[in-house]
Parts: sequence; C-alpha cells; structure tokens
Amino acid sequence: MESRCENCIIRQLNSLKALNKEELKRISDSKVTKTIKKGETLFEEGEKLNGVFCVRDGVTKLAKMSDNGKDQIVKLATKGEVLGQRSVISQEATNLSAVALNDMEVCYIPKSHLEDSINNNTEFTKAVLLHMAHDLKLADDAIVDMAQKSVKQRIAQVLLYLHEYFDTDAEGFIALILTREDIAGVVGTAKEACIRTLTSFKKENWISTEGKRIKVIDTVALQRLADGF
Amino acid sequence: MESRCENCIIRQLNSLKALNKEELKRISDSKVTKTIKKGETLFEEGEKLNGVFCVRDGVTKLAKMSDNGKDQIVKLATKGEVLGQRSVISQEATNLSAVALNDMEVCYIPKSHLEDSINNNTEFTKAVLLHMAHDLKLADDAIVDMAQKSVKQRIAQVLLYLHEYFDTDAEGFIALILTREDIAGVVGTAKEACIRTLTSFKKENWISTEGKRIKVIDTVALQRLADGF
DNA sequence: ATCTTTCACTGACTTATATCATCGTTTCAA
DNA sequence: TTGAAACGATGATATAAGTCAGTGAAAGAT
Repeated sequence: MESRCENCIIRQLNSLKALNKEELKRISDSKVTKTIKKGETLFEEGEKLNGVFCVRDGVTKLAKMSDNGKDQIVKLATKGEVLGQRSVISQEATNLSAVALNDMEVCYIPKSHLEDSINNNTEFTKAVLLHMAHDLKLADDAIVDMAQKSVKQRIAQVLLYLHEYFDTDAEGFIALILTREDIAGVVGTAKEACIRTLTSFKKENWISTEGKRIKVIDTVALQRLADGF
Repeated sequence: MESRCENCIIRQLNSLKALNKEELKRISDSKVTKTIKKGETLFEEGEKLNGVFCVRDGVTKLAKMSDNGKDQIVKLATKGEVLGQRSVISQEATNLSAVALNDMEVCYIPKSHLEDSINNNTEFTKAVLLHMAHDLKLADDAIVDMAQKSVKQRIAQVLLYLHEYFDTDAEGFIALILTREDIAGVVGTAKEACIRTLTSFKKENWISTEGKRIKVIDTVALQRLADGF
C-alpha cells in the first residue's frame, strides 16, 4: 500500500505534524513503506540508524538485552509513534532493539530528509523536543516504579496500561496479544513470577484469561494495588 | 557574588552555550543568583516552575517520593546542569524535587526569557534537544539496570559513578559526601541493605570508609561485578 | 496430518532483599 | 557544652522473587 505523507492521518499523532507542505512532499518522495511480519526485527541494539521509522500499523517492542540474558522491554510503540528519533538526533547507535509483536506497516524516512527540517523549522524542532520531554518524564517515573514497586504492583500497572491503550476485542480481552514472557519483560521479572501473579489475580477475580488472552475485570482493584493499597 | 552570564564559564557546559551575545545579555539582566544551603529545597515535586536553575556550584539530588514513602533519587546534578528544563518546556509541573546536598550557588532564569530563544534560536533548541536525547538514553539504561541488576551490582555502579564524576579529596575519598540513605535512594534499596553491601565491599578490599566518606580502591573489581562477573 | 517448537502452568527449592529492633557514634543546634 | 537528632552498623526474621525441573496444550512448520 502506497500513499502520500500529506494525506497520512498517522502524521497527526506525532511531531511530523509540525512540518509544512513542502517538507512533507520532500519526505513523502523519499520515504519507503515497509511491511514487517510478526517476530521480525526493525533494528537491533547497537545499530546505527540512518533514518526513523514511522509506525502506521501494528505494535513493536523496544527492548534492551541485559547482561543476564533477559530482554527488558522499555516501551511498546504503536500507530503514530516515531522510532529511532533519539538515535538520529544524537548521532549515536541505538541502545534498543525493535521487534514486531504483530504484522506491521511502517514508513522509513531517511535521516538526511529530516535534518533539514530539524535545522530550519523551529516548530518541528520544538515539537520533537516537547515529545522527548514527555518521554523523559515517563522514563523517570518508570525508574521510580522499577525501584520501589513490587512485581505484583508493576504487573497490575502493565495490565491497566494494556487495557487502556490497546483496545479490547469483541469479548473484552486486551487486543494486543503478548506472551507471558513479554509481559515479564516489560515488568522486569521472570516469566514464572509473571504467570504466578496473573494466576493470583485470576483468583481474586480481577482478571480472566483464555490462553494468551487476558481480560481485565476489576480496574479499580488493580489500580489500588498498583498505587500501594 | 554577582556576575554576567557572558563571562560565566559554567555556560560552556550546557545548552546555554548556543545562545548569542544579545540573548545572553537579556538573560543576564533578568537572572537571579541564589545561594542555597545544604539541605534546603530548590523546588518540590508537583511545583510549577516558572524558570530554570543553572547550577554554578554544589550538588543537588533530584528525587521522587514513592508510595511507600521512600525517596528515589533519579539524578545528582552538579556544576553546569540546568534544572527544570523539562518542566518549562512541557509546561507541566515537575515530577521531581531538588534538594541541595551541599552549599550551592545557582542562577535562576525566568522562563519568559528562555521562551524567546526556544522559539527563535534553532541552534539553542537543537542544543536542548540533544541534551534531552542524551538524558533519555541514560534514563532507558537506568530502567534496565533497575529491573535486571542486583542491589550489589547497582551499588558498585553508583560507587564507580561517584568516583568518576565527583573528584576525590586529598586522601582519595570521594569528594561528594552522601549519607548511606542517599546512596540507598539512588540505588533504590533500603539503607540497611546498602550498608551491608558496603561492608561486604570493604571485606573484599574494594573500598574503604571513614565515617560517611568512601574511598574506592579496586575499580576493576567493582566494574566486573557491575557488569555481571 | 504429523512433527517440532513454543508456551502456559505448577511445584519445590534457594536466595536476595525488606523489615524490625537495637546500640554506639557523630553531627548539629540551643 | 550539652542534649537531641541523625546516622552507621549489625543481628534476627520474614517475605518476595529467582531458579530449576517437568507436564500438557497450543501454535507453527513441513
């Protein structure tokens, strides 16, 4: 599927909305739309990125491998998210890898076409800056949560997050299907601990599951737990 | 002590170096130099900041109170660091509080005087952006470390960090004096666990202590531990 | 359709870390 | 200079979470 950035709704969701007609046209002409299958890698940790990826559809996990061999998922990126911004801005290699959690459609925009806009369009630079300031705040919060909250609390948080940000299917299950190991990866724990916690939540009747699928039933209880009783 | 931004060396350390003569003059005229005593608060979590603080001397801890009542220290800011940037940019209240760890000298620059520069000086905006991109990378790394490394590893990391970024005194002790509770706050653990870990490091002869003061002896061993053997 | 791999789930066990309690020492303000 | 408060240090104990091992079900590949 081919299309013009000018007409792309996704743009409205991110900093690219600050670009003007000409800039969009230029980017549109140079961008490459790619289809990424579930499980495929967009980029690897340590890679030097020469452009950014604009997610049009699907979800990807941004993760970092730790010394002990476990993948720590730092962020789940969806529709509208621009990946690799930081790496391009700071001219450094990425510290994260990106793997598709389901089939994705992304646009690859070469760095050279963004640099002009970063250098000359203050509105755009400001938009990127604002977005990054927000990400930084979230990251700070995440550090505190990692350090101070228990695995139970963090799993409750993640469930609420998934429930809120990814729609539910017809039966009320969270639309994004993650393996227990991926959930553990977001939370920063072992998959066994993750599974046990989920079973305990089931017993409390806060959630129900069917295979990998999870349905959040009692958001209030989960929130109370996440907030520390 | 009063002085002009134009002549301030500190400026060279941060994004303010991208400002031109006129902008500097304007800021210099509006800035207020403050002396903050050890233990005093620069700003509190949740406060709405109407300007930024440029640290000229001393060290401050940027921390967030967690639900369980413990202070999680997210960053130690020194000479050259600009505090409150993010809050000013995103027009949100800070999510962190800043408390002086020793006597400090800071310049307060009202937000209004920066906004002009953010809006019109692309070089400046880019400099801020670059800085924030770097902070974000560090934050991502911190998340992974919090989630995957043990308390021992994280304490080793912090000791190495303190040893490297804050000079040592004549006898080789880390110049920045922190309480064990503050170190625990950086690491995200209880002060008892912190103390016990330090004693274990002493037994290994990796460090030595004298009251609050800590001397790092074997950086190699500490680094190896931090990296996971 | 069958084989293979991945995955959810559970139990048993170990280890790391939090929590509580206490004591002597240092720091600091009156 | 003295008394109070903050701090370092340690022991005892509880608990959370990691690790290892194994089973059956589901998903995916051939």
